[in-house]
Order: sequence, then structure tokens, then C-alpha cells
Amino acid sequence: MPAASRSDHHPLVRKLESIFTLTDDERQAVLDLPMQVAVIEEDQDIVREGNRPSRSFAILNGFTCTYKMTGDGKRQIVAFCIPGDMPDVQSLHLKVLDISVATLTKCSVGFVTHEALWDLCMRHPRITAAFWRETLVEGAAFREWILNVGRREAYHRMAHILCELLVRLRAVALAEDHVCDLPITQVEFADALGISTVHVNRVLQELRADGLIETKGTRLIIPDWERLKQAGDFDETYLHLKQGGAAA
Amino acid sequence: MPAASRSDHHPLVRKLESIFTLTDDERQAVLDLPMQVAVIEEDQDIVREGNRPSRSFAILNGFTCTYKMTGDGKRQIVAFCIPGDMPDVQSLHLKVLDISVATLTKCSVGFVTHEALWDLCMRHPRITAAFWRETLVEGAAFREWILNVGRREAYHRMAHILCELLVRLRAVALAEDHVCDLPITQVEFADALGISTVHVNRVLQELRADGLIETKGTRLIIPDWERLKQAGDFDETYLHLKQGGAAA
DNA sequence: CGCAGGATTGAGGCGATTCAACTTCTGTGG
DNA sequence: CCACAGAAGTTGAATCGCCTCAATCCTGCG
Repeated sequence: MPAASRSDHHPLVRKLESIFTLTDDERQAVLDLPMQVAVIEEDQDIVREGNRPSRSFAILNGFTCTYKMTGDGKRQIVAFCIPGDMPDVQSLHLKVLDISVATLTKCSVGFVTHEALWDLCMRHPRITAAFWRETLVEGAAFREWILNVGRREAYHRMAHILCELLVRLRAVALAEDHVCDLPITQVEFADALGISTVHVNRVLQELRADGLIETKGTRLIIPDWERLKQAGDFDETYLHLKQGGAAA
Repeated sequence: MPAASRSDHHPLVRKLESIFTLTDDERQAVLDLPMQVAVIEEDQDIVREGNRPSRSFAILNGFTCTYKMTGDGKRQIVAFCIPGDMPDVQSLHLKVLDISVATLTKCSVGFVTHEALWDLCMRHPRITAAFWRETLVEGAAFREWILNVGRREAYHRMAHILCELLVRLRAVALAEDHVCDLPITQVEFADALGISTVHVNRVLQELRADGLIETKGTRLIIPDWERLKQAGDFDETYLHLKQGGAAA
């Protein structure tokens, strides 16, 4: 079925299908969503804290992060977003954005008006439920992030975030078993982990020296997944991924 | 109207009414929710990470916190929960809990089965939307928490969390303008802020010395709200409270 | 009165920071 | 194909914020 296979390429359909099986009616409604695609260069803000957007967007391609700033200009990245994510769904309910979303690489994103999203949700309660579920999963990731930043030392913190990224990338088929492309600079890691760039560098060297990771440019290779997991005190439960259904 | 005034005491009705105006039908559906009330002593876990609960609960009275633990036994509190909050709604969608919820004081909590909640949501899309909105607000608080722990020094971190608590307590009429009862020990603050108890103590002393706070037992008095806000780099936008509608 | 949990204090140590220089990449234009 | 510029990554030294350990002091309460 060419139609069905094409719909699999729609990021929202893919995301929703990973949560529950859509009826034809529901799938069609999602496919009918008017989506405006835009390409955005590296290191650009897509939306900014304080904005009052009238639409949300999904990452179709590329990496982004959501971040906040302190009054004295220090940045904290609170999440890395990968294809399929919708970093600012919140704006559907909350008038003014409390975060900014920036591209880490050149990205293509699909904008959908709040009006269209609302309409979709009101007609399809199970889709609303799925979005709500996604918000809850996102919340779980934030909680783990707090634990990571609050209670783990830099070395373990870094190991943990690398584990999270690999597992999430695997879930959207952007990573092989223990290899992935990670276009994240040390400055960005620093802002994500709440430490300095200098220290990120030192910690990465330690991880390399301990044989837990290898890097070639932006390519990350994990020679010993079990030991990295252990170093990062990582247990993927909090990501609430569908068990089993990663591949294919 | 005695009926209406009584319904105002229902924590969920109150919460929902703070988001949008319920129809009589919706209000009645919430009031009809079968809720099992329980009293739980201080320092008890209500639910634990790894549990698979078949019901969620609302805090009717008292303080709780949600927390996570690292593998080596360090605790990180990720949120303080006050009356009206439902710390584990997530369990409605996510099978296994990624957090524990513990009482800080003796609490009364109201349990509602997932079945009843699902039923309510499926019949009343606007109520689903309101719950979803709550989840988004909770997420915003987590993000700010990450920023706080990741990028602010202990002194400012503490000031910030005190600001958040006061504002949230005011919103549910549990605080006067600049005074509230805060039954949170220094150990608990330490676990919330990601610092040691000793340091919590020193930071509190600094805040007192600077005239930003006063404490009498569990009573917190804020002599200079503006300066405390400034010290905490606090801007309440992220709490997404209905503007205006605090008092009364 | 005496106990327990919470709060407080001091001293020494470590993790992480800052600052500043230096090196290595990567992409671009001559 | 090489030269160059800017970004990213690396290094060392001095310093600071916060931690740990351990003792002490409260305060409410049986």
C-alpha cells in the first residue's frame, strides 16, 4: 500500500503510531493537518522565551535544543530535541513561552497552527490523549535531567546524557546499536550539564581514557555499552519507550 | 447556593475552575468521581518508583514532594507538591512510575482510580485538555528547576525556591502576602537544591543576615519581597498562574 | 529530665571554575 | 591545492564554591 507507506514518513503519524494504533480516520486527520515546512540554519532560535506563538512545530530533520537563561546570561539547556519531537506544544495551552528553542544543526521543521491542532484534538480524543502522554514522557525526561544535574558528578552526568541520547536516537532509527552521529559541541554539553566547557573537555577525555566512548568528529562510538550505562547510572525506564518495538 | 459553595471545596473542581469555567455538567461529573480519602503520616512514601499504580491521587491537605534516587543512594527532590496537586497523574498514561512521592507532613490524599479518570476524560474533552495543561505547567516548573540547579549558585538557588513556594502557596490561599508556613527541613531543601545540608544552613544564614528572610520555626517571613525576587532571579511567568485571580 | 531530630559550627579537602594561552579542525576563497 | 580565518577543542595554574566529617547546640516532647 503506497498510501500507508507514505504516511509512515509523516513525523506525527510515526510518533502517534509509536504510542497506539491509529484508525484510518485518525491517520487521515493527521495527514490532513496543514503543515508549513521551513528550513532553518544552524544556531538559530526558532522561538524565544516570552514569545506568544500561534502555531507549534515538529522537528522533521536535524537537532535542536530547548534552553532557558538566567538573569545574568548563563544558559541552561533543558532538553535536546530530535526528529519527531515537538518542543513547544506547550504553547498550545500556555500563552507565553517559558523557553527558547534553538537549532544545533540545519533543521527542517513543520509548523502547524494551534487552531488546526485544537481542531484535531477536539475531534479525536485518543489523539489528545497521545499528545498528553507525550507531554508526560517529556516531563519524565526533565525529572531525570534534574537528578542528573543535581546529584551526579560531571563524569557520570556526561555518561548519563550520552546514554539517553543514544537510546532516543535508536528509537527513531538514527543510531545503530552503539554508534551515532552527535552534532553537539562541548559548549552545548556544558550548557546542558550545568558545568563549564573546560570541564566537559576533561570529562570526555576521562571517558575516552576509560574506554567508554570513542569519538571521530561528530561520530560517537560506544565500545562498551554496559560499562557506559553503569557509569551513567542509566536506566532507560524513564524514557517510557515502547518496549521491543524499536527496529523495522 | 450551598451546593456550588460546597463544590468549591473539592480540590479538583477548584483546580479546574482556576483554568476555565466548568459547565454544570462538567462540574457534576468531577464531583461524582469516586474518591477514596486517606490520611498518611509524615515522612511516608505514598507511591514509589517502579510501582504500577491503578489509581492516582490528589493532595487534599499537607505537603509532599516527588523525588528520585541515584544508584548510589543520593536523593533529588524534583518538586514540592501542595494541596490541589496531583503528583502522579502520569501513572494514568505511563505504566511504571519513574518517581516516588513522599509526605513532608501528615497529609490527607484522595485516590481516584484510573478507570474513573479515563471515563471522565473521554466524556469531557475540555477536562482532558485542562489536565493536559496542568501537565504542561508542571513541565515548565521542572524546566525552571533544572535551570536553578544547573546554573545558579546555592544562595540564589535557595532564594529562587523560596520565591516559587511563596507564590504557589499564595495561589491556593495558603500564604499571606509575605508570610507562610513552610514545613520543609534543611535536609529536604538540600535534596531539592542539589547541595549539602550544611551548605543549606549557611546559605539560609546569609539570606537572614542580608535581611531577605526571617524564620520562626517553620514560619517563613519575607521582609523584602522585591530583593528576594531579585536574589532568586525569580520571574513567576513559568508558573503560568491565572493572572489576577489569586486572592478572594 | 533526657532523648531525638533538626540546626549550627569549624576545619580540611576535592570537584569544578576562571582565565588565558595554545592547538587542531573545517570550511572558504584565492 | 594551499592559505587563511574562525570555530571547536585542549591544556595548565590559581582559585573558589561546596562537600565531608565530626562535634555541638538547640527545641519540642514523652
